[in-house]
Order: sequence, then C-alpha cells, then structure tokens
Amino acid sequence: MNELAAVTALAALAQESRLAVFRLLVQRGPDGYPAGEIGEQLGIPGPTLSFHLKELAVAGLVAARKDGRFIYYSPNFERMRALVGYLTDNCCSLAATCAPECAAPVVTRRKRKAA
Amino acid sequence: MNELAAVTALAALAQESRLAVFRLLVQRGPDGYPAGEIGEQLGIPGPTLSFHLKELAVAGLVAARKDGRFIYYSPNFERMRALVGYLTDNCCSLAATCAPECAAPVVTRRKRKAA
DNA sequence: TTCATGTTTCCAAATATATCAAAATGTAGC
DNA sequence: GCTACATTTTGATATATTTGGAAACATGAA
Repeated sequence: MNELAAVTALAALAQESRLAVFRLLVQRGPDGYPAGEIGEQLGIPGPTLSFHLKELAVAGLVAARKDGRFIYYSPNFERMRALVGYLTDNCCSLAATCAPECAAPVVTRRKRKAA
Repeated sequence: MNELAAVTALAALAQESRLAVFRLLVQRGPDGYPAGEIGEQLGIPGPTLSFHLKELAVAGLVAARKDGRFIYYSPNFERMRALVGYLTDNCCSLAATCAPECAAPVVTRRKRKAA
C-alpha cells in the first residue's frame, strides 16, 4: 500500500457514519448486508448512505455484489489488513511498537533484498 | 480509544501533508524536530505547517515541547498504538486478521475481568 | 532596547465534504 | 406493457478543510 492509497483509506474511515458502516460490515462478515439493511440499522437515509458507501468502495475497503434488486456490501479484509500494515510499518517507531498482539515478533513482513 | 477519538486520529492522518509530517516524526523518534525543520524538509510554508501540526496535536498524535525559541514536535507512539489497536479490534473480522506480524497470537491485550 | 529568528494567529479565498429531496436507474413479478 | 421495490444519481445547500500572505507573538542575543 502506497501513501496515496493509505490517505484514501484513512479518509474513508475518518468519518463517523462511514466508520460505523464499516464496523457493521466487519461484524457481519463476508456475506455483507444490502444497502437498505445498513441504512436501516444505522438510521442513515438512502442517498447519504449511497454517498458514503461509494467513498468506502473507492478506497477499496468494501466490495459490492449485486444480487437481484439488492446490492450487498461486504468488507475487504485484505485491504484493511494492508492499511494496518502500512500504519505499523510507517507510522510506528521500531519493529512492533504498534502491533500490540505480538510479544516478540521475530520476522518482519518485508521481502529480503537480493544480495 | 473510543469511536470519536478514532475518527479524530484517522482524520488527522488522512491528509497528505499531515501523514508525511507524522511519518517524518516517527522516523526521527522521541527527540522530535522543531517546526521549522519539518517545514524545510517537507517544503511546507509556516502557517500551513502550523495548522497541520495543531490538527495532529489535537488528535493526540504529536506532542509539543518548547525549548527556547524552538518548539519540538515528537510523535505520540502510545496514541498511535491505541489507534492501530482500535482498528484491529473493531475493524477486522476475527482475532488476528489485521495483525500481520503475528503468526499465532496467543494472548490478547484485553484485561481479564475480575471474577 | 533593538534586532533577528522561530512560530503562531488572523484573515480571506479556494476547494472539498456532507446532507438529503427529487428524479432517474435497474430489476423482479405480474 | 405496468407496478413495486432497491438503490443510485442529480442538484442544491450548508458546512468544513486547506492554503498561504501579512501581521503578531515569543524568545534569545547584542
């Protein structure tokens, strides 16, 4: 993930409604929810929700799958993982400062340069 | 870290200049850089930089320390760690989906409830 | 005090974002 | 075809963010 992609993803999550939408989708898992269901659960009117879903989709954080008249939105875990990876790699000091789950990480994710 | 704090921190990082500033400070470490040095390294005019530094400070991501005529800005690693923790806890599916450094996390960061 | 320097505040303009009513699009069933 | 429903697009408006010049503020040195 490059800087532009990171900024885009961060901006997508840096908004109350969108963060709520994304959290809801994460809770739900890969099946996702149709737009209407999301709007109902969070009390967001259609056009507003549509606007926010598009932002999340542009940032690559959610995927849309059409099924009949419904459009199911689901979280892109891979993308989210990439964002967290970017933050830990670039925005924390050394090694595992921002990877709290790891007591003592031994290997990093970086590819070794050819000698 | 609650939702509001998360949104604030995400918004602080969701801007090209600010992300660059924060990355620079992280690279630098706890000693920090005076504002002028940051501006010079990144080519950001004084008033603009001041505005961005304030945003980062309000979000709790940087600390300011005065030393003579200089104001040294340094990253708040604890805060960043909290943000990454929030994201992994709330915005990733199960367990370690977004903690790439960990092959098999055994313990979580959560405090055990008193029995 | 005066000067030079580092940084911020003030201000105004340009740009971007958020919201939602109304209209449009797409789809399923009749 | 028509109707009903799910969702998006349009378009207008309100609000917020970003930018940087000029001026102000703060500090240290002479």
